[in-house]
Amino acid sequence: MATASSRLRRLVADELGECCDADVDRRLTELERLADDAFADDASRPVFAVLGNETRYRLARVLAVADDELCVCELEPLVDVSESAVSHALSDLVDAGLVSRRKDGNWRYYDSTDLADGLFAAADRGASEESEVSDQ
Amino acid sequence: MATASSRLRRLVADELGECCDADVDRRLTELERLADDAFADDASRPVFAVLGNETRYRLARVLAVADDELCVCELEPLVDVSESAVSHALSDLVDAGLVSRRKDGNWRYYDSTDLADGLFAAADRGASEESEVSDQ
DNA sequence: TAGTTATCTGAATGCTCCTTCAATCAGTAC
DNA sequence: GTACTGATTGAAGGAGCATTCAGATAACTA
Repeated sequence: MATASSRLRRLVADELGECCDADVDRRLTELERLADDAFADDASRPVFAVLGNETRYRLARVLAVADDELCVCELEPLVDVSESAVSHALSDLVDAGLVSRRKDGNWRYYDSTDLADGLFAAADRGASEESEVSDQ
Repeated sequence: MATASSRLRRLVADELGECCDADVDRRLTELERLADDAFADDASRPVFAVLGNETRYRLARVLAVADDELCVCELEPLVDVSESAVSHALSDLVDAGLVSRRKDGNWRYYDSTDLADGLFAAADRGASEESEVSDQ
């Protein structure tokens, strides 16, 4: 079997025509720096994971579309899971910074944050661009 | 136990001071329209789910940070999973429209799409705003 | 042709995590 | 105080998914 490093050496040789150890080392250094930059903040991955679940995604979407904040009892009929599941989902959304919570007596009001709005906008923008391409 | 509708009725009564059936019906109609708008395109949820996995997230991040396309053998050493897992992950990213694939002989080059770039930008923007708030 | 290379695909297992049930927590009304 | 309310929390079972191994594929080389 070919090791990862031997494969990288052949790749560099292919791209440069020929290659010496220094060329391979340089490429390796570039890749390490790249990884450092990319993994500098692993903090945003949980945000994506939270929105990957259908219940949480739907709740976040509704809150993003709504003009104002919504109560739990208004959100519950919009998703087909138990009251407890809704509460769990909303807590996860709050923890991820995608939703804000406000208490008023026995009622809890939730609203979407700028982070959620921005992510949905980016996702929708990407989706529309994709359909434009496929329409051509 | 309280039904969802009875709770909604009490909420409307609380907010309006008093309430009749028409008020509750109106609120219900608003909520249904809201749900229709929010769930119009469920297409972007898989995108978030794909980025929720650490291996796929890292690969997508590296490709987004890199100036140009990268080969599989360059990506493999950056994540701590098998060669097969990298291939699976890259396929999932391509299917989700987050990454593009180009064949050149035996080499496959991957690059991030505008969709991925936009999502990461939105996530990073949200994260920086959050830190600003907490810094105050 | 046969052999190698880089990468992909499919099946299976192990693990994560989503949902539910039950109990509990804060508020409110009496 | 007790009896309600809306909502949350914790534990547990089950469904789904990520990884791995094994084998396959397409392209290059001798």
